[in-house]
Amino acid sequence: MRETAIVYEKELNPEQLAVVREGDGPVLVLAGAGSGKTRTITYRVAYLLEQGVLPQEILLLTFTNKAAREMLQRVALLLKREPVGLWGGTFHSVANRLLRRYASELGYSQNFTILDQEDSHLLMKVCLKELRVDTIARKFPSSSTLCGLVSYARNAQKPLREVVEKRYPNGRDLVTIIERLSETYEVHKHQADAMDFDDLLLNIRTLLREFPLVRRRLSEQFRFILVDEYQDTNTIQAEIIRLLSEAHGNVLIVGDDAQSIYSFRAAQIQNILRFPEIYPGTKTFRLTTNYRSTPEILAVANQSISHNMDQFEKELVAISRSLEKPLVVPAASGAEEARYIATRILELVNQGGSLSQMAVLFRAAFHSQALEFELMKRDIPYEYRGGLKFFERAHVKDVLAYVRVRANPKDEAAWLRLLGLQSGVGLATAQKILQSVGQAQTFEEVCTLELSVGKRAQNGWDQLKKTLVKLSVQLEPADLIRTVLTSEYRDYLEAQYPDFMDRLEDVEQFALFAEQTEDLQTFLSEVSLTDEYGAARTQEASGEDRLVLSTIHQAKGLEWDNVFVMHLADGKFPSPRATEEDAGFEEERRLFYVATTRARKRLAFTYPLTSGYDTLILHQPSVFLQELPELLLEPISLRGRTPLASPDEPVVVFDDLGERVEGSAQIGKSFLRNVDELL
DNA sequence: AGAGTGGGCCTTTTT
DNA sequence: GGCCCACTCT
Repeated sequence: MRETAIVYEKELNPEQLAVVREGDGPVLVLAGAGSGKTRTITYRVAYLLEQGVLPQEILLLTFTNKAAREMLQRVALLLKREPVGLWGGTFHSVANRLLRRYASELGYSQNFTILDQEDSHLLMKVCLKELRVDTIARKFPSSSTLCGLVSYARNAQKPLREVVEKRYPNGRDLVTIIERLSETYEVHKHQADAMDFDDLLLNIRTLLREFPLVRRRLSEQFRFILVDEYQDTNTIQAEIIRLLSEAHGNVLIVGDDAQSIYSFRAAQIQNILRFPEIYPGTKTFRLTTNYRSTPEILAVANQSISHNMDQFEKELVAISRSLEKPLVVPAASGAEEARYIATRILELVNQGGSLSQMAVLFRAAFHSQALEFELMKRDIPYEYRGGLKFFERAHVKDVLAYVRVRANPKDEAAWLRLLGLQSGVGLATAQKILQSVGQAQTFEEVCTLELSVGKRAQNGWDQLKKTLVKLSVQLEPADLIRTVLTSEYRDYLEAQYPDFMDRLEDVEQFALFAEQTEDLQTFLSEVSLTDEYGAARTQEASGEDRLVLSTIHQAKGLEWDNVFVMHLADGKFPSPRATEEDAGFEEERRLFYVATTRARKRLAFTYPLTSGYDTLILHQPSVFLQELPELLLEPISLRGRTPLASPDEPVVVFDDLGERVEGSAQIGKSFLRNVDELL
């Protein structure tokens, strides 16, 4: 241990040092953006280990796999050895590990399946059929809307009725049937020996609540609990922490209420705001020195967030030197906005900047479309975060479905997917087949099933069965995947997709990934709970310098030298749908804050003045730009003149009839040419 | 009745 | 690009 010799006083500032040294008991660390939050946690973990705490006594909870990996890596770097045995991961992945141990107590097998969102939707569809809900006569919420409502109710621990009334007012008189759907959905999950993401959290809480011995054992094991991004915890997660810390109260939470952006999945900002009340004797520390951004960028962030009422007062102090004010760039259209960003990026590259040190952030995933066109046109390599993840791509999930039924023949969602792939088999036939499949106890039994289905479906089922028989003699994930690759599924892929070579390649990659794990169960858990594989793979494969495109949500915790925040127009950001929610507006502002504080050196806000296809919509700049003092920003005109639409001036234009139009009015398309004159 | 197909529609954020 | 719907075909 001596050769590691971490000199804490030298490597940490006094604020951080205090947390590391005095972090026993309940501790609240309010860590502003870029204040060395990760650094502080990792040093705290290293410190504990140096003090003789065993790795398996430390539980480190994060929200993303990325954050977990990064922290563990940094701890390893500090200590110059792997902290083997340390429990680190997302709430969901840690819950999964524990539940595998105790599944039988809760009425699941140790092999329970984890359902992702798509699986949940599929099951919900079946429930709709089963209850013969007439989805056509009256417009009924879609299965994904239903899943959203059910999930929110469970995470927020509110009655479903209340949630439906609030978030889906049209469905008020449908409450009873929605409640029945929710119950049916639960039944299906149980029969399938499956848990969805919410079940992982709810079940671990049940385990801790109702099994005092288990609670005691775990609480005594995890003597030191550290939680990152605590502002994003929901009621259930907060309770899990409380139960786990029962024996000792050593809970160190780190968070920034200004960056709480997950209320849509029932995060409770009150968890962090009221932490000191719930844990008497809480020591509170504040990290307010910002090591990331220039004073100009921080000035904007501080100004913006000060408009929020519900928060701990704080102001970030910059230590970087002055550079330049954030730019505000209005563009005539989404296409011009994209052109500007691409051009500016090339300029920065010419000045020696590297693409991987640049990011374009946006509110909603689909906002990036126009930009992607432009980037492709100009051969600017980019990496898209926030789209479909590797494990969510259709073909990967198809192949996975074969593997899943092999592991758990009761996995209804996987069966539905597989059967649906066969030509001649739709939801109705699939359900019929499932009735027989459901009788089987083992996978081998399924393979011997003699089924007579409809004439058209017969061939599909026979084909599938052949493959199932082949799979039945194998157990290793990679073998299973390669077997599928030589089955009727390959023909399906080839027939279905023009780009089937790429997709085959993906599946081959998938098999390579699977080779790392021999145990089927571990493999499936990893696939369900890991997000990163795709991104990691593309970077690894090319080693190429790539621009990053990301939703703001996914950018949290990351930083770049140059950041562009696009689509900062009224009606797009803040998202109109979000501002309908109770505290939605302030949360949108926090999102803006998160975006702003990602930038180290240069920041640009861009927005289109118009959008739409058949009708043209005029946009004001986003409120979040308008409410900032003019002198904090540098307006840029794409026409070499001061733009009419500087942030504090309304857009003033005239429509076809010469009528004056202000703000986000809709006007006819013939107006397009005039917009150009505006700039 | 149920499967398949073509076209019109919209798109918040995620483990 | 994905999802749902309406229409057509078996």
